[in-house]
Amino acid sequence: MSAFDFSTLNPRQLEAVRHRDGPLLILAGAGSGKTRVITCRIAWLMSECGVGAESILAVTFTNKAAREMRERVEEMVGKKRCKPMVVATFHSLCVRILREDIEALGYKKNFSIYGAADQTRLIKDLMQQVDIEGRKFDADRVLWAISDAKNRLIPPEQFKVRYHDDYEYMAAAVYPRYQTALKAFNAVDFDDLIMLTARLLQEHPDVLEKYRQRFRYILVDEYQDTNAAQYLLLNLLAGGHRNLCVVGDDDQSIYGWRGADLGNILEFERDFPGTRVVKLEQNYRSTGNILAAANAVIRHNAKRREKALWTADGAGTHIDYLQCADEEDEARAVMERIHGARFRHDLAYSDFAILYRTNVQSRAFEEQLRYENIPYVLIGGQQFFDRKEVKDTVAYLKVLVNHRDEVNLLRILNYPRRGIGETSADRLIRHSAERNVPLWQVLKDPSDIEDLGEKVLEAIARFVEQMERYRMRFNRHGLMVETLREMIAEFGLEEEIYRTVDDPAKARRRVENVEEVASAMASYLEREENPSLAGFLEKVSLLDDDRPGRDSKEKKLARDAVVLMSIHSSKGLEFPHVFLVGMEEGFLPHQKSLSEGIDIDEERRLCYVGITRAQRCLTLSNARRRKKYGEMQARVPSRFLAEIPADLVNAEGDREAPQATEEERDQLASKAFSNIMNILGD
DNA sequence: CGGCCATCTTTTTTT
DNA sequence: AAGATGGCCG
Repeated sequence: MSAFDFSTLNPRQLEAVRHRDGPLLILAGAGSGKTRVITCRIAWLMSECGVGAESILAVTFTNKAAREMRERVEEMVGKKRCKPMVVATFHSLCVRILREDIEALGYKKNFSIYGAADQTRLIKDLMQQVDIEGRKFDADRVLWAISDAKNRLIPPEQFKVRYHDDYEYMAAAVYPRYQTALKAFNAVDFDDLIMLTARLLQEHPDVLEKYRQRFRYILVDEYQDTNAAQYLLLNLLAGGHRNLCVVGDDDQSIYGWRGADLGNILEFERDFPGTRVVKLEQNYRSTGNILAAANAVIRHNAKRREKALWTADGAGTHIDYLQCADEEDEARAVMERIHGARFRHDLAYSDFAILYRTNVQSRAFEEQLRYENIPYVLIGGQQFFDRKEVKDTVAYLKVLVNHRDEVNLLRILNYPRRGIGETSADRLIRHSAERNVPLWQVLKDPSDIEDLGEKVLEAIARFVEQMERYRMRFNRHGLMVETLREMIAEFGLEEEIYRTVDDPAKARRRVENVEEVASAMASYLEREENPSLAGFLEKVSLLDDDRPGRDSKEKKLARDAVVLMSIHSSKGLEFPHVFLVGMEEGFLPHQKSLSEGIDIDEERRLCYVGITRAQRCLTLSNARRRKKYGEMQARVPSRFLAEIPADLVNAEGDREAPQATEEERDQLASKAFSNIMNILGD
């Protein structure tokens, strides 16, 4: 007897769920119930095939997807039984493996994970060493070239300049130094997590064998988003038993810019001969009209596996199209729609999502939502990482865990300022480089460095003493939050904010953010069975939820509020009413893809992903003009709009005409004014 | 050494 | 328009 109900699965889904051994490719169109298929399949393996939970590895791209998947399997076969099962993102899986076995690669187990800010800082330092002429290079572009190489598994010594632009030459010069520095600092960046794990498994057969024994059934979600490094990793892990089940949709591949290789899913059968292929095309999410629009758009892409979504439900209402005067008008038009639809269909605010291509587009909508007193949540964006005060606090913790972490050590060395100025820091760094002694060692014994004043030496000694003290306190575990609060107080992190930020309201917000690091740690401690400072930092660096400064994505979505987010972060979600805004050339397709060549296909897939988020209603909109860099610019409607059959669309008359421009309004007003004056004069 | 003012750039998407 | 950077001055 089955422990759960198969009867609600359609024949295709059932086939996928009950595939036993060997490679399996599930081509799952948007809204075709793929998460259900994966979770049912795991449950089926466990309860019907006697596969132990410890043998199962499920890999996703986001923490949210991982959490959701685990919960749903737990519901089916029981929480306790699922415990040994590993459901993780690529990145957290790799951290797990590296924490255990990275020493084989010459790193230490307490390695730091460098995020974008750490990386940029390091790259900037290294660029200064390389380019003494002082030509200015954008560190992020150099970093991007290096990251791209890592995603393609190209080590520093094999990096070749392909496009012969300045940035590639710069990257070629910086990449080896960057990688050497990371290792010296006992740090890995995001791309290293994958690349180093792949290399570890490739170069150490004993380690590989261990994980092959362990993970006998591997399931991968969103396979179309895997890059070369992730591909190699999966091939290594599944190489023995070949029990690899991948689920994906080539039409929803939207991470090409991050190295995702569509070839991985398009050529899966070639890589794994004997693959069973299952196509899921029945859609359980959207109305017929929405699907027809989605199909019509994506049909224009050349390289794809043929599939067409269909639904057993009706056509539904027409797709709405709003042509607006400018961004403010667009925002107002969306508000009107929300008010109207909410009233007519008795919807909650959380039934509406506003999706856009770039995060800057959220602004006009935020303003309007606030003006109309409509609750909303903003998901994604980078605000959190840019919060200097959070990074400062975390930098202290990172150094406590890994004192070789020089990027963060330099960040806090004189912050808050303690009298170790730039000149002194330079002397310390030079000394460290000359003797090849880690900076932290130099700080512990700086007596033989010339030209360091008595005051500076005192400051250094005090700093070292404080750090050692807190390192010991954190190592004793227990009372971590209290320790952190005392640390923040002793180093004067909050005072420094009050001292440097003029606007008191702003200062208070920032101090709150620092305090939120402590409360994030508190919630981490509650949740975790074996908590540690290193574990907390891992959560923070891996963008896992419950990190400081923001609610989890789930928590935000649970609130009754209109949701604002980029199309990218909307993947995997669904909403009764979706507004796909900014349907203009330059946004969708994005300017970058227009000016840099022919890869319009990924933009079209993005459009497809946006459309297929909608369950009942879809509203498309664009503006005729838009403010950019403070200046008004004319805009052209997106070419993708023309790809949607006109009979599916209900276009509201051009909103341009009835909306007077500011100038016209002024003219009308002054005309009215003089009329009144004339009448009064009579 | 630190703070203030002027000039300059910015906008893709994120684990 | 706004935030970041860099130069200059106290």
